[in-house]
Amino acid sequence: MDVQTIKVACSSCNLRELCLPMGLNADEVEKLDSVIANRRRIKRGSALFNTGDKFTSLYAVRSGFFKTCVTTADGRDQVTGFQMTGEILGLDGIVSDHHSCDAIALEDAEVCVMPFDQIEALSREFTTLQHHVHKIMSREIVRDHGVMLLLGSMRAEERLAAFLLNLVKRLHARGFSQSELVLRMTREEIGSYLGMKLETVSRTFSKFVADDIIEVKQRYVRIKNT
Amino acid sequence: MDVQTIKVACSSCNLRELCLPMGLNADEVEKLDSVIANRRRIKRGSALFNTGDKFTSLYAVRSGFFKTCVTTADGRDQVTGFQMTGEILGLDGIVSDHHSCDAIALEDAEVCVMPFDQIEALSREFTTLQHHVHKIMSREIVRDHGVMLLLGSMRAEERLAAFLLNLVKRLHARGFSQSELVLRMTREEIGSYLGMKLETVSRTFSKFVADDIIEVKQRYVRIKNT
DNA sequence: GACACCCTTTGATCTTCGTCAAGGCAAGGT
DNA sequence: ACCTTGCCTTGACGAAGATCAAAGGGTGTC
Repeated sequence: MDVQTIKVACSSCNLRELCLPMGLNADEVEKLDSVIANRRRIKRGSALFNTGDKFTSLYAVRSGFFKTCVTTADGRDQVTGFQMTGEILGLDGIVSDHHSCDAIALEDAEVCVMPFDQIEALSREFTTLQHHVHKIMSREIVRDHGVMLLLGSMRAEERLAAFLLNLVKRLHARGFSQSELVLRMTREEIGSYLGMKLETVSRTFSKFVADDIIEVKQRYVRIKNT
Repeated sequence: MDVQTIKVACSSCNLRELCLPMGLNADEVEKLDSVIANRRRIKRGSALFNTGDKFTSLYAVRSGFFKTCVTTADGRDQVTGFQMTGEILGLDGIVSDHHSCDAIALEDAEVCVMPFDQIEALSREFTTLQHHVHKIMSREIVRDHGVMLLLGSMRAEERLAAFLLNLVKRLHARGFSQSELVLRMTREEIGSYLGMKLETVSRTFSKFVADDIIEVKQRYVRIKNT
């Protein structure tokens, strides 16, 4: 049993400044409450949705950590992103009414389920919400362009450094340290995201340690001299 | 003088099945006409917009061919996409009100200028248009994920092959041959998009010719045995 | 507490692609 | 017709990262 529904309200959620309600006034957030039908729990390792699943809703990560990945016909796959609290999953499904990637929980997680037709209805009513939805999609596009830049023109060390700095920045925005983090993903998943093999990821970590740039103990990483 | 305004109407445009009006009924398309304020001509080599420019409008390519590219602080850049007739440019600008990439015409081009606030206003009125705008953004996200897959997990030959097949497919949807094409971009631009050096692009073309998979004469390419 | 499993590290070797360099082809201007 | 310019091709060499292989370390389970 990895699905559980709990009644939930944006208005009392401590993530509302990071999440969909960002920038909405109290009145609008209250309306949004009625859209966020419920929450859903996802166990570590299982999927929020898979490629081919019917698209119905966007999901806001309430707790936990996800990866999204696409798969080729011949079985190779590519991690396209890691999502943490407050971030939105499922935008890939809008275009064809079916999801085009898998969203896998990297640790036990909870998401708010936001039926997309209701989001659309409500955003016809509230300009603020409409614009915010557009911004969220645009942000994803810009983020993706950044990943392309990383994959297309950086070397292994630069990729891993950019990755770590990005992660720590996002964690810091959520109240965590700006120099320490605990990775929720394996070296292989990092490698897939960064377009390199797990051995190369490991070696690059080791090199950073040798250069005294970071401290690493398994999944724990501390960035020095920030 | 690379800017010129011409009154224009979607309703009489032969691209409307590929472009923003796709799926709208006659009534809705007529409304859309009032939004498409004007067209703008862009000379080969010049920019429709640059990184940092204020975002005001989306652009639909009416004729010609564009590339979009992002640039790092240290001057390296990465082509993030090529856009042909009917495709939409400018989605990157929504999130921050400023463009985050350059859009450069690879040949003399013409675009329809669609002020975004008017698009938003109209899509609050027409569910069809609203949903269509969402689809366009979602499509871009899915496309970007495909590029990540390509950059992260394919080898040079696979990348170039995927690139050529994608181009020819899009051209075919516009009524061109499904086996012949004329490239509008240099080897270097292809390389930037595919995360490889121009010499590697050239060598890979040569290898495909040696393997009798394609015929190449400068920018002209014919794909054999399709 | 012991075992099993998965993840990670590290070494040795090989492959792919990048780099550097030279030359050729096509288009356009003088 | 010649020269310039930009783009493309090809070769030789080198470096970055992939692959193959082995072993060590944590974590969870029984």
